[in-house]
Amino acid sequence: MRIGELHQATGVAIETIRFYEKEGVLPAPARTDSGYRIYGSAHLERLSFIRHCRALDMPLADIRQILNFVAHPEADCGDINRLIDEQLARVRVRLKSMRALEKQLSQLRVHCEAGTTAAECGILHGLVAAAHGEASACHT
Amino acid sequence: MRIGELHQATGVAIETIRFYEKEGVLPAPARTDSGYRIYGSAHLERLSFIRHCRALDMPLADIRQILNFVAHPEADCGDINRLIDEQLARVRVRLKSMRALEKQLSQLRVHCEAGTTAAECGILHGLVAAAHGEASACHT
DNA sequence: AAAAACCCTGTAGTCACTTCAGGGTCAATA
DNA sequence: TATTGACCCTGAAGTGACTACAGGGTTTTT
Repeated sequence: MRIGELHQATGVAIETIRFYEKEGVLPAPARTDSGYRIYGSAHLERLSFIRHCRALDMPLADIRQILNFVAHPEADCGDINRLIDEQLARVRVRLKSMRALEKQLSQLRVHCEAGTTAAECGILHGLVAAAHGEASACHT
Repeated sequence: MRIGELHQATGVAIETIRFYEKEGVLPAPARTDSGYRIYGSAHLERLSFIRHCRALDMPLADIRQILNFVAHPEADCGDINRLIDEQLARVRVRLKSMRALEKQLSQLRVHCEAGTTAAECGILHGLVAAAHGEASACHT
């Protein structure tokens, strides 16, 4: 399978596939005489794995570490444990602030259903007020 | 107020304050004879505003645009409206995927309470299995 | 007077890509 | 057969929003 087909099969951009190879998370595949990369099903699986981890927002460094564990099955599981815990903690923090964020934004949004010019825009007033509790137009 | 005091007052790192000036979102302040930046209350307000927008995860480019609206209050409010809507849409998408993510991670976590070596680690098995499931039904 | 704390500029590094410049290769068509 | 167009290659640079560092000068405190 050539790189374009791997892209079709996974939805991962061609440049990203090459980037993963350069970064050492996807093994370098065989090449044709003309230098085209030729991938097998193992590459497809590995790439799916990487993308799944990335979808969990894991840094590539962590993914590299996990792949090391996969390659050395005698290693202690506790380190993977710790990695996942850290990731989970990160996600929960971001989830919390993102919920607050959505609330604020939708509140702002309500302020500007009928506004016409920026001077009377409820969103602007809302933003400025939230920033400092005062609604005054400043200059660049 | 010198840059260190502005940092104390806002919690924004000194390098970040200088960075905002370079990026044109925070106006260049006056200088002492020796070249130290001297800020006034308008700068503090503006910086708070920027940080509030950044807390809403707005790109600096959008913030620059909003600041333009603030400087030109006769402009149409619809554009700000659109900016906020876009931001809200972005946040909602990320919020949704992040909720799914938290669920997956905590499920993975359960698998590895008693595991000892990577070979029998439930987390690894879970990750690999999840990647398999996505290999066919992929979307980035 | 000297140490400590503060400030300056400019550059480079981070992360996970994305884009670009400048090519070479391959299958199908005119 | 020539050539178009789709595909592929490398290496370098750009993105966003900072963060860190090197190598200085200034102000405050002891």
